[in-house]
This record gives sequence, structure tokens and C-alpha cells, in this order.
Amino acid sequence: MKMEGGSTPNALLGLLSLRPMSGYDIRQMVAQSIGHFWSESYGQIYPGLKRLAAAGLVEKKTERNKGKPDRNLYSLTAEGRERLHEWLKIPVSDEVARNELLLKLFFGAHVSTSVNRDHVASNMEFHQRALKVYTATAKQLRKEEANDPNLSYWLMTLNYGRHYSVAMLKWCRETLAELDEIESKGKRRR
Amino acid sequence: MKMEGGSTPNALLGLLSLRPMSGYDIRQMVAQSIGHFWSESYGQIYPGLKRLAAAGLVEKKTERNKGKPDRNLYSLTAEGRERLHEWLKIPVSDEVARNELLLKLFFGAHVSTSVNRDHVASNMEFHQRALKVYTATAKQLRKEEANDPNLSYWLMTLNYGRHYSVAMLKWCRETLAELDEIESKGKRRR
DNA sequence: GAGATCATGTAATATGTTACATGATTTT
DNA sequence: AAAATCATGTAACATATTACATGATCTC
Repeated sequence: MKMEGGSTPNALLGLLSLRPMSGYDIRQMVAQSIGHFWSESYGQIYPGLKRLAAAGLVEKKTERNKGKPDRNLYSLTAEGRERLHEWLKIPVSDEVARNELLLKLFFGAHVSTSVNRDHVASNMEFHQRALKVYTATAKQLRKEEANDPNLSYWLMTLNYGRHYSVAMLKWCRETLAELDEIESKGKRRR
Repeated sequence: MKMEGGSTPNALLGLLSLRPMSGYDIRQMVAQSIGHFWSESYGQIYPGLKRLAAAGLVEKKTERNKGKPDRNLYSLTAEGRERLHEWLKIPVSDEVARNELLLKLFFGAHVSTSVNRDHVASNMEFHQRALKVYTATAKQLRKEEANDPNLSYWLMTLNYGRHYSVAMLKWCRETLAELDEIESKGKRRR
């Protein structure tokens, strides 16, 4: 009954703690709720649920529907809930997240400034879009989930995103200015 | 001769563009230079170099040493350099980085506030340490690599880290305050 | 003499995405 | 009639870490 340390099965347990869901539901839920810092593909979700069921951490109930296809609804068992709580207590390992933008920028001297500028500019657009989503989602949550005990925690994760995107926009502006300077220096030298 | 889209082989090409290196060197170099946004393990590096050599993108020269073990020095070929440049031009795909801290915090209502506080506090310490490293590294680079054409780009990646960590420290402080509030509310209710 | 560092590499394992396969219903 | 959505699942492939295996020299 050894359950691996991976966070994916624990993410599944966490999501099922909100309400019983099918694999399909989970995929949608991830995109809507934790999509700004997490992702799961069907190839992880379906086999993952199966393994969790085999370990007795979740329970499967097949819901038959006329017309629509059957849904396999999974819900947390007492043991599953306990396992989730245990995992939540384990300290988060701070490992470096790989950042392809920075990797390309680190070797940026090999290509023209315009190439680097494009990378930074599209990152800037990304964070501008993200900021709008964070603001809208926070507003919506405050209204629709006003009494949910999870609300404060959900807002914390949104606030993380907000701080992050604001900082990144500032960095993008600074970096674009620096790239302009590099370019004008290059021209002067010619 | 199909080369995969993965960024690891391209990271290797980039590092070898700085100077010829052995697999061992590369590991050290990653930790020192791009360690705050990238990581590579030996299990990726050695087989990776082998594949790059087979594809003609790098060249291997064995350096025999008295006493010390032999070193396999790899250097970029013209084709490898070209491949690196091509890759640098490809737009960066903005996919969500998984964040385990946020995942745990999202489900934070299941555990006590002190558990959540611990997670945030250790993240705070992480960024305090990181900030010191960024500052020290920037200072050192400005001195030692003053004439390197890469300098500006290296400083950009460090500046990214600085902005990021500053923002995260702010978020940590806000979040710790919010957790304190949640706790005092919980006590009042009893 | 014990442990760290130099140095290379493979094997086992873990983790993850994408493509494929299927098929009904609902929307345009 | 076509396309999107609902729904489940597997197989192939890609990517990455960790443990193992080896052995010398250098430092305490």
C-alpha cells in the first residue's frame, strides 16, 4: 500500500476534498481553479484515480445517465482525507523551477536584440493577461464563495499570482529598456 | 539526425558556447551560473552530450591527465552553434510552472494555520537567502566579466531573480499577516 | 586513514504529455 | 452537416532524478 511521494496523487485527493468528481470534472476544475499554478493531463488523472481507488483512498461510484455517457464519480474515503492531511504537513521542498525564457536570455548575446525583445515582450503580454484574470477571479470568489472556509486560502494563491505578475511586468519594462540601450550602443560602434 | 525539441540539449549547446567543457564541468557550471533558474543532472548531461556528438553538434576530445582521471572535453561545432542560434529564435511557450507551495496553501483550510505559516515562513527564508546571492553575484560579475558581451544578458537574468524574490517576500509578509488574522478569528469563535 | 572532490557513465525508476481509440449528444 | 462538448481510457513517447558502479587523488 505504499503511496509515492509525488504531488499529483495528492493534488487529486485535494480536489476531491472539495466535492466528488469524475476524471473529466477534475480536468476542468484544475483549469478553472488552480490553473495558474498547476496542471494535470488525462494521462495522469485517470490512471491516478485508479491507483488511489486500489489503495482505498478514494471510492468510485458509477453514475448512469440517459443519453449522456456514464460518469465515474470519485470521492474521498476517511483514509484518503487523512492521507491528504499528512501530505499537507510535509514541508515544501524548494527546488528551482526551470525557466526557458531566462535560459534563452542568458545566451541572448548570440542573437539580435530584436529576438530577445520579442521573448520579453510576449512574456509581458502574458502577465498583463494574467493580472486581469487574477483580479476578475478574486472579485468573483469574494462574491460567490463568501462563506467558504477555503476562501482566504484561495485568495492567497491569487495574491501570489498578482505579486508575481506585477513584479514581472516591472522586470519586462526594465529589460526592454536595457535591450534598447544595447542596440543603440551596437549602432554607435559601427 | 532529428534533434528533439527539448530544451536540455539546447542548454548543453549554450553552455558549451561559453567554453569547451566536460560533463562534470557542465554540472558545476549550471550550479554556479544558471542555477537559480535551471538544473541538470548527470543522468541528463552525459547521455545528452553523447547524443549531441552523434548528431555532429559537438566534438569530443579526450584530455589525458597524469594522476587525475581523463576528461572528455566537448566543444561546439559550427553546426552546433547554428542549431543553438535557431533554437534561441523560437518563441518561448508560456506554460504554467507547477508550484507545490501554492497547491498546499490552496488546500490549507484542512490543516492548522501554523502548518501553513511554516510553509510560508520557509519560503520567505528561501527568498531572503536568494536575494543575497543575486546581489553578490551581480557585483562579482560586474567586476570580473566587465568586458564580456554576455554581461548585460547575465545581469538581466539576475535582475529577474531579484524582482521575483522581492515580490515573494512582500507576498510572504502579507500572507503571514492574513494567517494570523485567520487564527485570531478562529479563537474568537470558540 | 577517513572523507571530500574529481571524473565518467548506466540502470532503475518516476513523472509527464500527446496521440490514439471510441462514441453519443448538443450546438452552430 | 460539421464542430464542439461530454466522457473514459490506453499506449507510446519524452523527460528527468536517483542510485549504483568504479577508482584515483587531495585534504584534514
